[in-house]
Amino acid sequence: MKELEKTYNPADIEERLYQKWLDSKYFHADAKRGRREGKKPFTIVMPPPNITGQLHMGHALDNTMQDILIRYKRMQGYETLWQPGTDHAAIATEVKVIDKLKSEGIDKQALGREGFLEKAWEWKEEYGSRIVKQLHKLGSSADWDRERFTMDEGCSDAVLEVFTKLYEKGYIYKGSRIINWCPVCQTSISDAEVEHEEQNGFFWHIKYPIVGEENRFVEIATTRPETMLGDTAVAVNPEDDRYRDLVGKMLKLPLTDREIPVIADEYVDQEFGTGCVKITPAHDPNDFEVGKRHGLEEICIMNDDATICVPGKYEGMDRYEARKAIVEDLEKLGLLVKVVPHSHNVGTHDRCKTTVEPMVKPQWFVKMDEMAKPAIEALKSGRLKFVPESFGKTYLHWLEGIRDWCISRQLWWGHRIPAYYCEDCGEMVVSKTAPDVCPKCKNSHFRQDEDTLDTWFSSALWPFSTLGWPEKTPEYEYFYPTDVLVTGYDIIFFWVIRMVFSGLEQTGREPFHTVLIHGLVRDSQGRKMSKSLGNGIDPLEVIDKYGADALRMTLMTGNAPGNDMRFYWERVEASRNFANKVWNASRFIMMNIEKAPVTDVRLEDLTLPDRWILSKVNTLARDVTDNMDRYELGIALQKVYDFIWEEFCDWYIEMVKPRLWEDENTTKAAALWTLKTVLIQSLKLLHPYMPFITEEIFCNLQDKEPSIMISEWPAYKNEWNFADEERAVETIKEAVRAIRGVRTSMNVPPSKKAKVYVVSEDEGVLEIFGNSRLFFATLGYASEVVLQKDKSNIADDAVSAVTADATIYMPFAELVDLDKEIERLEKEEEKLKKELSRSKGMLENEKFVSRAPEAKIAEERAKLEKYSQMMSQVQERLGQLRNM
RNA sequence: GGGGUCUUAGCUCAGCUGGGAGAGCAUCUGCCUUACAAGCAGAGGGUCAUAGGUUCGAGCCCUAUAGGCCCCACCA
Repeated sequence: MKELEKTYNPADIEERLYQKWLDSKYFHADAKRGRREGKKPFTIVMPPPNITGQLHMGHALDNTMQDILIRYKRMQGYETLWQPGTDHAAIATEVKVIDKLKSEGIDKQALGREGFLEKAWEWKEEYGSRIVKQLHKLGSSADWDRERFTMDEGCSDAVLEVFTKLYEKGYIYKGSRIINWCPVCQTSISDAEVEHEEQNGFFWHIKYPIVGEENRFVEIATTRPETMLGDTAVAVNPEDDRYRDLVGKMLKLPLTDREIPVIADEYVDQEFGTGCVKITPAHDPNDFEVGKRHGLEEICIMNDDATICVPGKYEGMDRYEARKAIVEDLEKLGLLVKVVPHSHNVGTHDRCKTTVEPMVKPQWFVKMDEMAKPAIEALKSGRLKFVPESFGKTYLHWLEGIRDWCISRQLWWGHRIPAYYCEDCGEMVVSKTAPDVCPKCKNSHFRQDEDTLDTWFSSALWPFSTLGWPEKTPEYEYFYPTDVLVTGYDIIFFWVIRMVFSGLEQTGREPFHTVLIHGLVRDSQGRKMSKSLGNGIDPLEVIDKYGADALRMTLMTGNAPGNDMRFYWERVEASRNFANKVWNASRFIMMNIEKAPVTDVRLEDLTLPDRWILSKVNTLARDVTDNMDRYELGIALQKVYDFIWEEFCDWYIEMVKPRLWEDENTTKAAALWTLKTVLIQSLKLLHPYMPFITEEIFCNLQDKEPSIMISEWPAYKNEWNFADEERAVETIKEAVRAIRGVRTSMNVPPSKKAKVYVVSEDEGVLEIFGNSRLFFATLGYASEVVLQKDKSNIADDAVSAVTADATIYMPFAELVDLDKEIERLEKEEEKLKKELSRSKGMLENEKFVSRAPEAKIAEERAKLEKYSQMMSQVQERLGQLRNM
């Protein structure tokens, strides 16, 4: 055993202990070992951080929660696998690499696909492990030996397997559909990547002349006038009497030489706008549908960078430039009726905030309707559940309205789509590798599809691709399905849902049974931490200043599933203070053990407070385990905190001190044994939250076990249940609190000891005080403790305190302030009056007595009796004082 | 437009299946008591948003209202 420093210094131990854990392979999960030893598996897959990422508070929270669950289960004897890895993050990385190249004066296109990918891999090698190293600092006990990458060989194989299977099944198809196009990133994006944001814009009312009718027009209203270049019809509602005669007529499309028909379609809302809608099938999702119904032509009016491609005046203009020019021209022609301010929702790309342009392009899609069904069923049947449950509704709502998933991206960094086109006849073949000959024309020249897959396509497979699927590896067989998925509510749509339907489709099983959702870590003002605001707090800075344990504790205290939290440095300090408290309590215990080594003690040899605290820590273990099993991690931590600080430090250690001071005390051995035992139990319960400090103390405290992280989780022991002793110590504590209260209110300093009389007619109560004399005297600042059945021999002017079981008297040498004493007792009387009337009220309520459960009524009767007794004591004492 | 969620002590938040309102920080009063002043002992502070309802009993369940936040959505 080694002497501990006076204050806890996390920097001294964290790195050393983490290295020890790594060297000892404690994080390593082994399917064979698990099988051989008959252990149950417990698996969590880590949401793979982007290789572009740096550790932020969100990661810190997410990974702390996972680490807590993993460490807990590991101690419970499960073969635990925390599967780590990183995500290639297609577009995010591609953008970073392009930027880096740009700074070196290199152009992506000039470099070419192969050259670019080489640079991207270099980038990955250089920065990809940065965030992993940062996760080490947190204390994450993930199985780093199994670290994976979404673009490594295995994961890429899984992608090919899934893509080809889904294609054969008809669940993946290529088609020209209207998709969301980002003109800046120059790629398609999925619906989930579009953020709607309310923007203030205008409603331009424009007249389209009716062909063959002089001075007759149709007035339409639009928020995007530039799209008129692609109009192929104007639609009205078939029920709209105003325009019934127009249907079938032709309109002259201004600024062009085209004529377009007026059609009738129910999509049009008569109440909205003018009731006439210009239809641009190539640039609006609704119009696209209308166009399909009416066989309208789709005229694409924009290039990939959102400049106009229609030949003529506007060609080459940016979409907003064109808008301005077109409005001006319409006005000149007298066709602009009015401009009305109008706020509407605009879709933007979540990554670059560019306004998305709907475009018709050939893209690859995953057909969702069939695959959504089992995913919905998984939740409804209870095989999949969210914590908190309310997020299940979000999940269902999204799945029930799901549309096909656009998975192709016009990027280079990612999994390239395994579709091959015959150079001669154009035949398309989908296959894991390039085909040898064309099945149609027997030629052998192919080019592969240029597009890559949405980054979420590969992360959707993460729970099984990392375990070796599609091979039936021992890891896959043993660890899959995984158990809990821990993530923020912000990626339920992107990731959780896609993992569920992919898992069900590919493996026939839900990839996990529970999704534990956490909220966002915000700044102290409740704002989202962001780079642009510069209000982010770097977790590494917190670790440097206060230690990983303090950071972890800060993130977990008072944290309820799904709720956002705010970050305060004050809270980190509070956590650090707790760590220091644990450290010093341990130091105290170790100092005493040093002087007199701990020997084995029989439970019969334990004294009252020993049994009390043992019983308390026993119940604590049960409660904490219950809370952990229900994912109530914040509550579990609160209970451990309260126990250690209040019960163990403030009460038990104080109770035990006098026994340790007396060399000849026969119960010293019992005290030392209890101190050590309860400390070890507490450390174990705390370990998942604060792994470093608990390990350091554990290893200094004993030398039988090499590490707390592989020690056994405290289970409830029947032989440690001492209900009578718990009640007895509560009696003493109440008396001590009463004495302290009275002394404070009378301004008696602790240094001034007093003789304490305990008066009770109950012999059992007197016996409890008799057994507790030693520590009761210390805690109650008593020079002497006298027990008696009545108040004979007690000075009339003694100060008194009434508790449920006894009345305490303290004669002070000086005259006490009589009025103050009366005032204090009157306050007490008032309190009791309230309690009595509440209790009486309930018991006099016939309905309560007849309908409430028996136990509740008995409980209330006992209270009534207790308060009545206290009341009579208080009143008796008051009468006495008033007569003086 | 639909859905979700929140409103609890000065501040930030807990509160499990309904059974006498909790923590941290802040405030006030004493204490350097041989583990810890990053500490110890006390104290003050809440009509649990509002109005109804269910119940013997509601912070918790139901309905409505007000306000805040979030998500989804194709009204041009």
